[in-house]
Amino acid sequence: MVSPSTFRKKLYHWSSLHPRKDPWIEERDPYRIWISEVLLQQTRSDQARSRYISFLKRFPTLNSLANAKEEAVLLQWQGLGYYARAKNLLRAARILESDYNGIFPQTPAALSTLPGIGSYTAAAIASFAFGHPTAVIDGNVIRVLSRILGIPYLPDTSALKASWQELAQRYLDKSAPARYNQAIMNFGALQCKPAAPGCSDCPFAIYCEAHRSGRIRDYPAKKKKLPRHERHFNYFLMVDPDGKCAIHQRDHDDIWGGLHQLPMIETSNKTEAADFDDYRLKDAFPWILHPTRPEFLASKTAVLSHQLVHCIFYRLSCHAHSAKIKPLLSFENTQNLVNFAFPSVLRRFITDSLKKGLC
DNA sequence: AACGCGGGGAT
DNA sequence: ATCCCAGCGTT
Repeated sequence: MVSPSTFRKKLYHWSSLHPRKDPWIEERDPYRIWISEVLLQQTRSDQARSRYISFLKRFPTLNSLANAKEEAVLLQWQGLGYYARAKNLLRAARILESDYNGIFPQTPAALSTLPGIGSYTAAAIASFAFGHPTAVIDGNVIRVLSRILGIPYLPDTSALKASWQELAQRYLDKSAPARYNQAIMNFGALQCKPAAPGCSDCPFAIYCEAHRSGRIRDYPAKKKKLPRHERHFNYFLMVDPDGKCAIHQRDHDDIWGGLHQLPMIETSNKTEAADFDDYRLKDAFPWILHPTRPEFLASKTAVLSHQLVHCIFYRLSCHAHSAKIKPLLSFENTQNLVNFAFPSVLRRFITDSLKKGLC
């Protein structure tokens, strides 16, 4: 078993040979670190990198974020997924302004009271910004320590979370928490990768229990597979005589909460254009007047972690009974659609439709 | 303790 | 096809 001091020494040596060039590297400002860490929650650095730059350009300071509208933050987050992250960023920014005088608290315990900041993000901000001696535990840290020490268990109960924290804490370099946390995560991401890890030139191969036993695949244990719920979303590209297009904001208690979409009818099965007669359209959309027969345009499946959302897109022309339009629905000029946040499957469809002149 | 929440890249 | 990503909040 590798001792903490040997582990750190070899980790730092590996680290010096594998410099990383992410824009948040060496960052000390808690606001910027916070943004990067939330972006990186369940998101690869390749995907987060450009978003980090653009988010900070749009919201350069805590104050600018706290004063933003949710719609603006969601627009910035468009296409990234897990949109609760964006909504929690805004909530936390407002709490930091109102309750903390715009100053970040410096301990993991205080940080983790903020919405969207859990144990990982709290440890990351505290160690990177303030040098707090707390070990981060993310997917990388778990994989590295799990393999080297031969511990298969994921921290998926409160007891296992506690023992993992205790273990990670023993290996942490308490004199340089930021450097250590950064290094072990980089090592996990670049060397001790989930699939095809670089064991042949790994500095820990001689200590590694997973490598010794030839059971690398068993460390750490796999999360149990989740069945995917299938859904059918029937979207209607509705164009009024002015060329405006109907959009509506989704409820917050379902996927893509708070984002926009086209008027939609969810069905339990696949549909075709003939399934939607005037009666059915008026039942679903009480404000609709003189709809033309829906025309099939496209179908596309959105693959989510827990759901398979089959989207079918139809087009129709109509008028709108303005008095019956609900608050969350509106007709927008098509050139204005770039100012609303859509889930990726809809953003792609809308972009294509504009290109083809369908709206 | 278990589940819901996106989207994408690597294998 | 499958895995899983610098996780978190709700139930």
